[in-house]
Amino acid sequence: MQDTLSQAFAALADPTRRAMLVRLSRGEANVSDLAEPFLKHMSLPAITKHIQVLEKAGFVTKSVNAQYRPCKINGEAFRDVTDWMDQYRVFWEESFDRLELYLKTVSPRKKSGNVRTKEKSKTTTKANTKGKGKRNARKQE
Amino acid sequence: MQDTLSQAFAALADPTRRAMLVRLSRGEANVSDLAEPFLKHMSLPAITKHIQVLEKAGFVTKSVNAQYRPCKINGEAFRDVTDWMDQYRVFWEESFDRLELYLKTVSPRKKSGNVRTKEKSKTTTKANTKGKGKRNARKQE
DNA sequence: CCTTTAATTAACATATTTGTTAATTAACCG
DNA sequence: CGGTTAATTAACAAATATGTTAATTAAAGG
Repeated sequence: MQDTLSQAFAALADPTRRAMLVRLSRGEANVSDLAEPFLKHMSLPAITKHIQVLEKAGFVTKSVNAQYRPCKINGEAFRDVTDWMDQYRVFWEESFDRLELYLKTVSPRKKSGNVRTKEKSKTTTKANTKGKGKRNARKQE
Repeated sequence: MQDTLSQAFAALADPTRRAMLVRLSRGEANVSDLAEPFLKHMSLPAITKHIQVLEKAGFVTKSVNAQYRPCKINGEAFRDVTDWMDQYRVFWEESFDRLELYLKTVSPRKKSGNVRTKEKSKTTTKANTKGKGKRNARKQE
């Protein structure tokens, strides 16, 4: 694993680390705070390693406060990943739009004639994300 | 690696596989088409395995056409990943807003008094994403 | 000072990933 | 039919990831 993006995705490919990020998104936390939910299942050194993976991927920064190591989420790091993902947004929105189109043929409401241009797909995108967004319940860990 | 999301992230944590998805986002392709850019660096069985990883993660579907195996990108699969990422969007947009705020203090244009409420951050968010979006050039592979 | 608390490092075991080469399957085509 | 093309499977090697326990560092604090 060399490139930044691969490192980022790899860091996210672990439920423990993702849970840590969820925790950190609610505020700073020491290593032991982050460890707490997992100590029944794994050792502290394992936790340390997970945090190090997140650090190397840039998602987390760690500082020093006496014997504590407060960890903070680093928003910047998510941007590269999100930007990469964004180029595929059109694909799953496309399939959603197809469903939407189909539903219109079943119970029509307005005129349909929406043949899906690059323009249209881009602009509907945001509306879907915010508006109908979270269409199907997901645990979101 | 068991859970779907981990499988998805892990699948994306490899530049070869990401390049394949980029290729597939431009249209269907046989295994040998997908292999072509990499055959100098790796063997065909390696390619097959990469595609299998993408398949198991749901990003790609493969069908049968004579001795060919046309591969297609599956937009749906990106939704889970994007949805998960979305909960962190606010973090990198927040840091962007902070920069924006700072820039205003350097060369003021309007009144500033914007102390960053959850509300404000949400609404500026989309504008940033689309408007100033792709602020810094990125290779986007 | 000595013990406790917080966290890391070292050394190691095991599992998974990623790649290789050789063999195999299966359809096409002359 | 027999050879070629497309792709996969098998068997294996090496690298990386993930976890363990034991030892270590370092600050806090009675």
